[in-house]
Amino acid sequence: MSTESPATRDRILDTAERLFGQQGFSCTSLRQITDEAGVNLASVNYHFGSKEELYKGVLIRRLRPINEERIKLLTQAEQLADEQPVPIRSILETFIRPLLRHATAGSAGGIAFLRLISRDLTDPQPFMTAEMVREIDPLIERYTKVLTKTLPGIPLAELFWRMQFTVGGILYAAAHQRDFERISCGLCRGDDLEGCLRRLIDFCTAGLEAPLSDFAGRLATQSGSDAGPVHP
Amino acid sequence: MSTESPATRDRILDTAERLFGQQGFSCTSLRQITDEAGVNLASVNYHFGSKEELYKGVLIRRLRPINEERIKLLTQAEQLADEQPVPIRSILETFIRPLLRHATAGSAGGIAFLRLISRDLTDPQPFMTAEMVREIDPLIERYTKVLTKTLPGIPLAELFWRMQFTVGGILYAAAHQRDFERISCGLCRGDDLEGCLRRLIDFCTAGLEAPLSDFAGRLATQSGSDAGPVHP
DNA sequence: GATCACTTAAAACAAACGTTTGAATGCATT
DNA sequence: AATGCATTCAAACGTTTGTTTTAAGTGATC
Repeated sequence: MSTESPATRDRILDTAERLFGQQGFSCTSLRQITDEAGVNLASVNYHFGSKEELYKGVLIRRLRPINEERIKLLTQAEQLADEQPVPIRSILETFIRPLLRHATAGSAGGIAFLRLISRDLTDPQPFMTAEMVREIDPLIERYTKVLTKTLPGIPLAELFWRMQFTVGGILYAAAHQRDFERISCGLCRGDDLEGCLRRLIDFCTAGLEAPLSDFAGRLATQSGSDAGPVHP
Repeated sequence: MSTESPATRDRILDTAERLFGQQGFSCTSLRQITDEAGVNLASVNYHFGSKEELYKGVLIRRLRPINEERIKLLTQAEQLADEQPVPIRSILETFIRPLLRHATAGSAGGIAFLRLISRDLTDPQPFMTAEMVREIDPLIERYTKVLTKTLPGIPLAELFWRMQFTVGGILYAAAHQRDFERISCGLCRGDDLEGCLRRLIDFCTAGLEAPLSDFAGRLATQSGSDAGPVHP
């Protein structure tokens, strides 16, 4: 059983990943996928059952190894820290690097996957959320715990917010990396993975360990330009 | 001319905003919009010409006043600073507050609009990008200039990246504000606009003015836990 | 009261969608 | 050579989609 005819199945997965990433789930038709993959229309339903199951397959195929590597790296970092708090930079790197690495390695659909995962988290497909929560919830728990230890001064609620901002920045950057080149008039290279990683870590580290502001009415009106720490 | 029968047109706009925000452009059918709005199906094409034009109308209706207010507040902040650099916190507030304010004021579709704009920037509709670029490009230019003056130590390319991270964090937070309550087990309130604004500003301020890291090979391998500034 | 522009109404249009069907194909095992 | 099984294929299914058409209604102006 399952000797060797994954050619069709894999071609479908690769093509679907690319097209779902470029156009989204509902804007991509099975006919377009099968045409570009060079396979028969019915083979999707044969191998995956439905379009939605195909979508799940595409997402899980990449997401699971990414999250497994995150946990692995985080565990390593904790062991290396030896009961001491793990530096934020290390925590962030265990979170971001597997995403960027897996997504850009392997078949050409990698960069498309970044858009896909970004899209699905920004705008979840109803039939996907259950699967997604099951995949991500353990991660949230682990990262919350290790971050709490590293940032004991930040209240938990505050930390949750900042983790969300972090994820938002990461996803947006990952999905639009290629576009930055146009927006910045060539200043930002679209394929500079290490550069993107470093900048994300710089930015999010500062954001996560930012001092709590005393917000005594400063934001109450639209004046909002008095006080506040200014860079030197 | 144009005496008073905006009832149908406006009901379409409001309902479309809500449904586009909840389900996205392609998952929302005209029939669903017209049914829930209590108007005839053909009236959409009569008033707007096509589904795509309706979408543009929904987006522009909110986005234009938001961006006008951003420019207005930014100009005020510059005048108040009087040739001095405008504090980052003020810059950020001129950018974020109009979005959150307009989006949650007025008709109930406000919160849906946040999801809508977030979705369209994360995952642009092809027919919309031209309109969007025209709407946003002047903003990028203005904010780039004022940020460059406030953060002279940050290279322009670095600044572009950080602006993207900022936008990503803002959009993600705006779109998921309501979900945070569930994720954080009630710790984060979904309707706390001022709180969200303050936290966003705290986070992004720190990120924007973060010191440049010396990245001498630190990120080359997956070890990645040596060196790096740790919080005190 | 007739004329006009504007708006709504119901019905039909062709096109595209995801899915299903049943026959044809290839290939290992009997 | 014949059987059994997994896979591929072309064709068709019933819906739903955005859009168009044609007719009916509405209210101000002459």
